[in-house]
Amino acid sequence: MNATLGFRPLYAQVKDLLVQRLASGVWKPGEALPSEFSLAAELKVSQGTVRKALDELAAQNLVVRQQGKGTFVARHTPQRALFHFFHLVGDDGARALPSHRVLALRNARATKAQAERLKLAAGTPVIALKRIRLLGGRPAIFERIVLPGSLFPGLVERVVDKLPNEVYRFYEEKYGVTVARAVERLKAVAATPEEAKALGLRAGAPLLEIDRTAYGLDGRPVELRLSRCDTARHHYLSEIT
Amino acid sequence: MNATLGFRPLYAQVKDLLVQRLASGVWKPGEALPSEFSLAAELKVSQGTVRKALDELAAQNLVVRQQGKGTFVARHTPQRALFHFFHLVGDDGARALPSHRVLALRNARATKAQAERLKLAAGTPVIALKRIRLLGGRPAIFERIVLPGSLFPGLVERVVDKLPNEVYRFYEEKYGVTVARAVERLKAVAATPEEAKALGLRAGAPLLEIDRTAYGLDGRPVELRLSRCDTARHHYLSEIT
DNA sequence: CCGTTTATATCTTATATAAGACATAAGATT
DNA sequence: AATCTTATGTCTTATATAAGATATAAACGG
Repeated sequence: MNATLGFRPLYAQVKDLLVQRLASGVWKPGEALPSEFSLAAELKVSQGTVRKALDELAAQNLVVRQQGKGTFVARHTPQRALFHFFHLVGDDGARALPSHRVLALRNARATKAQAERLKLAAGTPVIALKRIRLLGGRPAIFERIVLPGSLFPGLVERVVDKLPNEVYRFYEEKYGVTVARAVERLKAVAATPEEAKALGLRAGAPLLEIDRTAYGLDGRPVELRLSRCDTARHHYLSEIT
Repeated sequence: MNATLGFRPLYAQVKDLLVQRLASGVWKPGEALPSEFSLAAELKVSQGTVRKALDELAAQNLVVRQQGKGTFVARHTPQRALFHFFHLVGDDGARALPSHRVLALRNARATKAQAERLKLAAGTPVIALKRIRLLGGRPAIFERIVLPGSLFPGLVERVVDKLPNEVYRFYEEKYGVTVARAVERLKAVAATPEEAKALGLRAGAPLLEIDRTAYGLDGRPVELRLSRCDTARHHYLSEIT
């Protein structure tokens, strides 16, 4: 009967609505959502339908569920950063978040390529960060980050040079920008003289380049990140299931 | 009441049983499983419980479900190989499975490191394959594969040198070995003279090394694979959700 | 009387079951 | 041969019960 192309099952509609609310900040990271029953009552569907929607959100790591306590908006905890968004692991299997040293943080304007990837007009204000990340005290990653200026107003002036190490948590707490998903493109490249010097390598040494585009809850790109990694003592871990 | 530590919910027990049957080859790749109702009747649980187990198996890509048709054991189709187990993508976004040229295929004995990763005793018979893979007609990957001899009896003698390109489908169809999961460790390395020559590069050129361990349905390692990739025109795609 | 412990009520999500809707394919009917 | 019917799958939704978490109040010991 429903020949409408736009038809979606009830639970999917509920899920869409919840994602929309998450994206618009109705519930903030760490907060509890209303219970299954109250959501069901509000949306005039059964509790089981709400549950199926919530289960899918939990599978996508947008919410965290805990029996007896409630359903909570997922936060960028160190744990999550480590296991979900940071794939560089020591060759002995040890995982640790790197510390960092900021080289530059300034306002700039999007290049054509950057604008295209961030879905902005060329020349739009952006924020550019250049930093070195250290693993086990050793410089291991040379990293360049580009953010849309509109999403992070006054960031450069605000942080001066005390930018925290875990920037995703910073985005979330200070600007309400939640990184929900990312795509990484990996290549092997030769270190430039600048990178080689910063990482204590010879120019031309092989580096692992990770070119990441991160997306927010609403699906729009919120960060570009180019990481050039010394993989002498570490590797990028990818699990295929 | 169930203070037994080993307690698992009913649907999880059903799932375990089904995985066990899949691993033991009760249902072969491509075949249909019994319907939800008949499984429920056999196992003395409700259809919904069977469904939850099957849904999780589908989420793990072990089975494929199709409304109105049935539930089928997942197969290593070219599509699956391409989107699931082959992460090298053209810089323009084009995906294509490489062709290959076999350099060597022979019986050998496991080194200590290989034996450890394959959970074998050192010196156990293994099969070693060396090949070049071509993307868009160009040599792009230099690859070494090691297999436990016990799982692939007579492979070297059998295939002579007509080994098919998609080896996972070959493992599955000829030896009943299904690759269900894999772990990849990526590094940037410098090309050895042998690799450089084979790939048409200068020695020392940066290559992306993919060190894969593949696991079967029963969770035991079934393949080691070291791929050294020229990423001048391609990249490794990793999606973080 | 005060502080600690122990029930208990009530909230939450997790699990199990069932019924109707929808999709597909094959056989019967025209 | 084309259409309709029916059998048999999974999908969707709903409901009931179990189990975990927590706050409150009663019971208890000092």
